Amino acid sequence: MSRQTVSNALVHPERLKAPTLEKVQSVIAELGYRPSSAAQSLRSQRTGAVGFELLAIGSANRNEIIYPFTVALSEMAIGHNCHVVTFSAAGAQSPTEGYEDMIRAQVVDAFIIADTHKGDPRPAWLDKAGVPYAAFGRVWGRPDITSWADVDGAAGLRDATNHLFAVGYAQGGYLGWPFGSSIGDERRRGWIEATTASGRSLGPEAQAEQDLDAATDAAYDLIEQVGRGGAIACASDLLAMGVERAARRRGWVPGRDVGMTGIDDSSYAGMLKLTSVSQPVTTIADYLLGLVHKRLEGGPPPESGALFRPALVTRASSDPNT
Amino acid sequence: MSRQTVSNALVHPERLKAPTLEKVQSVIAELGYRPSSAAQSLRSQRTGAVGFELLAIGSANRNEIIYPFTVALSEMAIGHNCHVVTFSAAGAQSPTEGYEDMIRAQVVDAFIIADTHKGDPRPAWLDKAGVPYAAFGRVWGRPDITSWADVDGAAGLRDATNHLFAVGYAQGGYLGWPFGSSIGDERRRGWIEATTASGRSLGPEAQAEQDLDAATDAAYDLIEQVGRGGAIACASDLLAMGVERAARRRGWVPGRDVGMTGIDDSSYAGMLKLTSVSQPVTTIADYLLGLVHKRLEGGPPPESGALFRPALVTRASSDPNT
DNA sequence: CTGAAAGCGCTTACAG
DNA sequence: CTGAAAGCGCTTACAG
Repeated sequence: MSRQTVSNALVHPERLKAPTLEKVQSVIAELGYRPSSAAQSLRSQRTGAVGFELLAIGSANRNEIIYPFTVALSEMAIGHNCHVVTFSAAGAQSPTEGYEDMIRAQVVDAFIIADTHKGDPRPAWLDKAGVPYAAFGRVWGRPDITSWADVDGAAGLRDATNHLFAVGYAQGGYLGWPFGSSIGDERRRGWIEATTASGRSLGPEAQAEQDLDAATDAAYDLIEQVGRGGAIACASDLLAMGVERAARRRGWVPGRDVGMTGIDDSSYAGMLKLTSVSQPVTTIADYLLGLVHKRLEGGPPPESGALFRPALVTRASSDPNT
Repeated sequence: MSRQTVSNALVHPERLKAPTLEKVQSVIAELGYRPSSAAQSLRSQRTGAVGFELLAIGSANRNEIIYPFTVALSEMAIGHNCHVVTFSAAGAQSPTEGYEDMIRAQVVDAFIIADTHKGDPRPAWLDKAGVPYAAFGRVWGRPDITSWADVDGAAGLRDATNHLFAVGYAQGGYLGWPFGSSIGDERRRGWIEATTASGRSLGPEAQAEQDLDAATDAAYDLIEQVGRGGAIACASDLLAMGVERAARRRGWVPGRDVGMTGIDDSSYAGMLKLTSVSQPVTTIADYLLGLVHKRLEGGPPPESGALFRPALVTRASSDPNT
């Protein structure tokens, strides 16, 4: 069996006749042969690795999403014939230092970036360096960049609000963040759309920062306004936790006396039996890896960014019969 | 400047005279040259990568630790001249399938493993395959394996208990898990040791499963036993959260009327202002990477496993003046 | 289908 | 210090 034939069996199986191919494949399976990735990398000038920066700092809220996303990337990598290299440039001079290092040492071919924000220097640096990348989260302030995927927060709130009406709550209020945050405003829009589409008038609403005491205080008054038998859709799990605490403080049973929903399906949402909306991290990871793969093959960028619909996870906090 | 000299400058700088070395280094810095890791891997038969399996499933409790640990590994990798490849063998036939794949494709030289448990097939498989590894967490049931590091839970509870006494709580009770869990028993031992060493008698204690309602119910009676001005050291943040809820249910202010401490410094500990004990993930990641590095160099395994002391993070829940 | 060759970029041993 | 060579394990182009 020539070296050429084995290589063809792996790379261009269509060049071999069926019986030869099968013979080669069975021997490969028997010996457990796998081509050396180092040699393949050297030959192809591709590493087959995608870099993903993990930041040490970060709000609890953010980490609740980034960890599942990291797992999702690692899971989906196999299907894209690549693996994920995580890195963290603690104490770096510039936000792109870690990226420069990875590229120069040719450890990765491309990056998935997260936590994009206004004025983020990474997209521009990566573009200039000619390194493919795709972002988890919109690339704010750069409408020309379309290689991103994000969660459809409006759809999440629509689903949560519709669910609250469907299980029989009389009125649906809203606890959100102060106006002006893009993500917060989008989620609130979902609540408005679902309420309006159901033919109801908007319930009472309030705003609180992403802080438990502030949320609890705001919710204490708000749940009195919706009254027993009403429900509150929230812009985050933390705000929903505030509603839960406010209910307890009034002696109301969450779910039975007042319903509530959060967003992100964080660890404490499960602990508190809060209905929430689970971010479609696996779908997003798969999509983003597909994007960088296409860019590596020289394909064009997508027409536009992609929004993915999260999935409702119902728990006792939105069950009037609790 | 010969290829040989440049290579020597990087690998054996002591072979060059100072002026030559400096000249080479300045040119390297100017061009931003970094040796291709693919070529180095092929040559050395080492990839310079350490694999780390991320599991999709897992309790919220566990994920609160594994994510910071993953970040710590990525941060510490630079110092060990390696990088971290995360993988996840979702839908694998056996728990070692992902490991086999990574080794056969020669993507990594070694592994860091977490979530070791009794009957875990991974250590035996890795030993048989001759692949170096080190574990975050004791390798239960295999006292012969010493390549592990873990958190000293007894020290954590000692520190928490001593702190509660130091800030002036009259009595220190304990809320733990049902007896028989190794980690739980170790943490309880820390509470007993600190209490005894302070010359006090043990305060009241209770047990609850790692479930919020169970913890809240158990804590409701327990805090009445310690009384106002007392405090409860807990085996986990979730149990401490139960104490916090029980205090609120009684109309007591956490910190002022009853103190409480948790373990792990999870996201919700910060949200609820719970004093907790932060796992030394960075120290552990650094130690474990050092271990696998030594094994790769052919060094002997350590004499014994290593326990690292966690760090107390004080917040309002253990402040009588709140 | 086989077989011999070339080259990806390193590191090392060796002769000068 | 230089320079020429070898080899790590692949993939590909090419002659047979």
